[in-house]
Amino acid sequence: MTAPRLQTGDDDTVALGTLTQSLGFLIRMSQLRMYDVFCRIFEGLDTSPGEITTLWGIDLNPEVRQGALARVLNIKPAHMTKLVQRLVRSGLVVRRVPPEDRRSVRLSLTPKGLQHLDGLRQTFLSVHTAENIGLTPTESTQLRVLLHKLAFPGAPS
Amino acid sequence: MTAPRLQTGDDDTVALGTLTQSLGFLIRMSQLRMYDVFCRIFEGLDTSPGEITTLWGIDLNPEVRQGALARVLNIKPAHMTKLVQRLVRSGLVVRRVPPEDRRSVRLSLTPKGLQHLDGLRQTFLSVHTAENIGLTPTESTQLRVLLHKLAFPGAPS
DNA sequence: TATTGTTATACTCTATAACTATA
DNA sequence: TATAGTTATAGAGTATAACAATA
Repeated sequence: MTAPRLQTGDDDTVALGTLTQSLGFLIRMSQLRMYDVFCRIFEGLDTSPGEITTLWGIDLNPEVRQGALARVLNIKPAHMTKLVQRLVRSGLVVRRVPPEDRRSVRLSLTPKGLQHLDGLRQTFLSVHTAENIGLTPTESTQLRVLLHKLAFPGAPS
Repeated sequence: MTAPRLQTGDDDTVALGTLTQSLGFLIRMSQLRMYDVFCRIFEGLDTSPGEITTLWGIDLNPEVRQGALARVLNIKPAHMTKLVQRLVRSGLVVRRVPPEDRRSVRLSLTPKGLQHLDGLRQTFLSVHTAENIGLTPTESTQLRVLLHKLAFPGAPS
C-alpha cells in the first residue's frame, strides 16, 4: 500500500504517509467517493440516501415502528421525525398510531411510495457495480463481506 | 452474507434484506461504527478526526498550501478556513503568506502542534486494531487494501 | 416512573455564491 | 480573466435536553 500523491499542479503534491493506513480515514475517504458516485447516478432524481434506505426499510417491514427503524438505520430520533414528515408530505409514507400503544407511530408505504422505491432499487444497488467504482466483481464482493463484519459485528456473516 | 436482524425488543426486529448488499449503505454504517470507536478512544481529548488529519498532513508536507491540503483531504475550502483558524487560535499551526504568491496561505506546525500530534498518532492508528473493531489482523489489512483502491482510484496500490 | 415521539437549540459539515486581493 | 482564500447564507445531519402523551 503506497501513500497516494494526488497532484493538482506542480508544487501542490501532498503526501499522506501512514495516514492512509488508518481504517477510519480510508472509510471516510471511501464514503465521500461513494457519495460522489451516488450523486452522479441520482442526478435529477430528488432523493437522498437516507430517504431511500428509510423507504426500503419500511417496505421490508410493513407497519414498522418509527423508533425501531431509526435505531437500525442509525438515524437519530429527532432527525427521523423530520425525515418522515418530508416523506409524508411527499405522499410516499403514511403514519398510523396503533390503539395498543398510542405513544408509538407505525409506518407504511403508500402505493406511490412503493412505486417510487421500485424505480430506485436497481439504480441504488448499481452504485457498487464495477464500472462505477473501479473494483473487480470479486473485490467488490470481498469488500462488502468485510464491511458487513465491521458494520454489524454481531450479525451472522 | 445474511441480512442482520438487530433486535431491540420483541416486535422491534427489523430486516434489512438486500439493502445490506449496497456498498454505499455498508460504508455509511461502517463509518458510523468507526466514529463511535473513535469517540470512545478519544474521549476527553478535545480533537476531531478532521483536525488530526489536517495536523498530520501539515507535518508530512511542511509549508503546504492550505488549498492543496484541503483538496487532498476532501475538505471544502470554506470549511478548511474555519478549521485552520481554530488550529491557529489553539497555537498548533502557523499561517504564512509567501511573497511569491501573496494570494496563497502556507501552513506549518508549531512545536506545540507537533507535540500534540505526536501524542495522538498511535492512538489514532489504534482505532483499527483487532480488539477495537473485531476483525482479525488479516481481515483488517485486506479491508484497508480494498478501501485504498476505492478511495484513491488512481493511486498505486 | 419509564418510554415514544416531538420540539427546540446548538454545533459540525456541506454547498453555493459573492467578495477581496492578488496574479 | 482567472486563481486563492475568505465571508456569508442555507441546508443536512448530529447531539442534547426538555416536553407531552402514554404506558
